[in-house]
Amino acid sequence: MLIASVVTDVIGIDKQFDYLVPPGMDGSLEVGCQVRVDLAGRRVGAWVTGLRRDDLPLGDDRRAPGAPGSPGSPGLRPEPDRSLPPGRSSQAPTGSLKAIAKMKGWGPQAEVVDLAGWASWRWAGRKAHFLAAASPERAVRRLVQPRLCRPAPPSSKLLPRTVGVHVVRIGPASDPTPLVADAAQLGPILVVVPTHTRVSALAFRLRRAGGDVAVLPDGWAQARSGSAVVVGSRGAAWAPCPGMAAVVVVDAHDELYASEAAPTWSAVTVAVERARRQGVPCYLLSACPGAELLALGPSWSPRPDTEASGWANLEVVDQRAEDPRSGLYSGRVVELVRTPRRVACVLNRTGRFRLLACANCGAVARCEVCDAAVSSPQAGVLSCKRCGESRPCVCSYCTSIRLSALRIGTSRAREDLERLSGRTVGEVTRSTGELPCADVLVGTEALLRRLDPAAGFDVVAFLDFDQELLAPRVSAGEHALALVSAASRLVRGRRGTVLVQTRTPDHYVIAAAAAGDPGVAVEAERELRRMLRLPPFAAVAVVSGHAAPGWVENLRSLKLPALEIHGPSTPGEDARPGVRTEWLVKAPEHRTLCDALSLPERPAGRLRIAVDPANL
DNA sequence: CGGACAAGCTGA
DNA sequence: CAGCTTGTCCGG
Repeated sequence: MLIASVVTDVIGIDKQFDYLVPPGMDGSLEVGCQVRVDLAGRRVGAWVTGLRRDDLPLGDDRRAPGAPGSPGSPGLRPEPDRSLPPGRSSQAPTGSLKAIAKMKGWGPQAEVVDLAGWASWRWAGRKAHFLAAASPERAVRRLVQPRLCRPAPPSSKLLPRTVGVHVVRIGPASDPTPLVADAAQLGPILVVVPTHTRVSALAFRLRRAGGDVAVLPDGWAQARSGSAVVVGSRGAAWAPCPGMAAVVVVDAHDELYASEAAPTWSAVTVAVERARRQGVPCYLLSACPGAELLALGPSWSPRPDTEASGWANLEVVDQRAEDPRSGLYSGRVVELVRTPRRVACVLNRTGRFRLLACANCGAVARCEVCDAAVSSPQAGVLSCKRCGESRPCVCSYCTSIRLSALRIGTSRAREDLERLSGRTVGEVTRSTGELPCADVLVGTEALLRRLDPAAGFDVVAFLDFDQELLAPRVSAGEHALALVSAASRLVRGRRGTVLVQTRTPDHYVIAAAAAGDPGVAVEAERELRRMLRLPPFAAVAVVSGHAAPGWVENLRSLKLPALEIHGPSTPGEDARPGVRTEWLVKAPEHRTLCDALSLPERPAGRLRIAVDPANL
């Protein structure tokens, strides 16, 4: 009699259950398959996480015979089963088992099911979260013909063939296609790319080179059946790739790889672990690898001679030397937008006015309900982003109606630039639908993601680069450098110009960008992280939510010597009163941290554990 | 998660 | 003590 262990897709039932496999199903059912089962009077979806004959002794025999696996290499933590309280068996008496109600379709490969178990430990999340990420959007009932035709190789070998993580430095304007094609010569490969637009672009080029490419999420069935290249955005780190021979992460420094919602898994970390378990090379491509990436493996450049030329010419405008009345638009910016060149201006603030002060008494305009600084999305109105309150544009202290803009947003910048340039200016933010057709654009960071190098822009100007450089986050410097890298890609390296307006022109990030050498910045970043004891020099988790106080108390009472627990703290002015109290848990490395996080008894209620949150 | 059931509260 | 709310437990 065949018995299947399953994990349900109901978040909140974080347990394994055993079911009988009905006789008609036992030929087709595999570990990873999606099924429906009856549980406590309702029918729920589930994944098969293990299969065994009931006459065999207990144990983990979920792996199909002969399937590739990780024979406990050094440093590998045996996969813990967080779904069960320690010491209690998952077995129910065989006689009382129900049968699986229905077969839904194909699911993740057995090794990805194991990987999901590891991820639930690594990010203190629930298995179902990760299994869902590894599953097709719609049920896949049957597989198709494998298509294993490799793309044509580049003229010379570009990547090292050795197993392990390789941080591959390439210029920001370099096309990753030849490197991906080179990796594909090893066998089927998994490729992760930050945005969907760039996924399509890469897939197009690989197909033109004769390769069979499955594009996630639509191509899940093709990927599961077998494809020479499986490519997709963040979620593709979980995609099926039978016979996987290498993993490639394009622009591995990109913040889009980190999931903001808990569990805060990172596609880069998943890719690295997946390659390690499979015993295949993992190539992390980046123009500006930061301290965390560089800690993952040796870094190296396939074309050191052309790396720097991928960075645009950097023009630094020292705002301290400008007429203060010129505001965000230095003489040089005005000059550039008046030429027929195509210019993209970046200002990372949406709306019209983001911070206003009374021209009469100097008071900053605040919300009368919750006291946060208010903005002015349209003329004559002040509105609060935090509580949604709006009121007319009048100073609450001296009733003056003259308010001056301390910080303007992209809407106002668009009007200003149109006036200064005499040309049509388009605005691009995250919520912009179709890209406006104009030779001068102003927008947030979304502008850099949305535009394609083929759009032919000559200049990218960062109107307030200090906002990026001096942002109150540990990764501010790395993020700022990544922005210059993205801008360099857009203007096609040395063929274009990136201009930054700043009051800190001696900042090491600017020096690194000017030299086209991210290494200049990395040492400073490493020192900062070492000093603050942050990743990669430590592992951290931020704990919050209704059940957090009790849970942290339980964690404290375990008195684990390697663990540091800070808090409770209520961060900054953004905190609504009484909400989002946080605790910070620190350990020397992830293994200690994640082991500790799985120990305390979980009180009822919401508990958010963010391991390695992106916005520290 | 959501149903079952037990324990606690209320009003007559 | 019926009728209701609130809390805890458990599912194969």
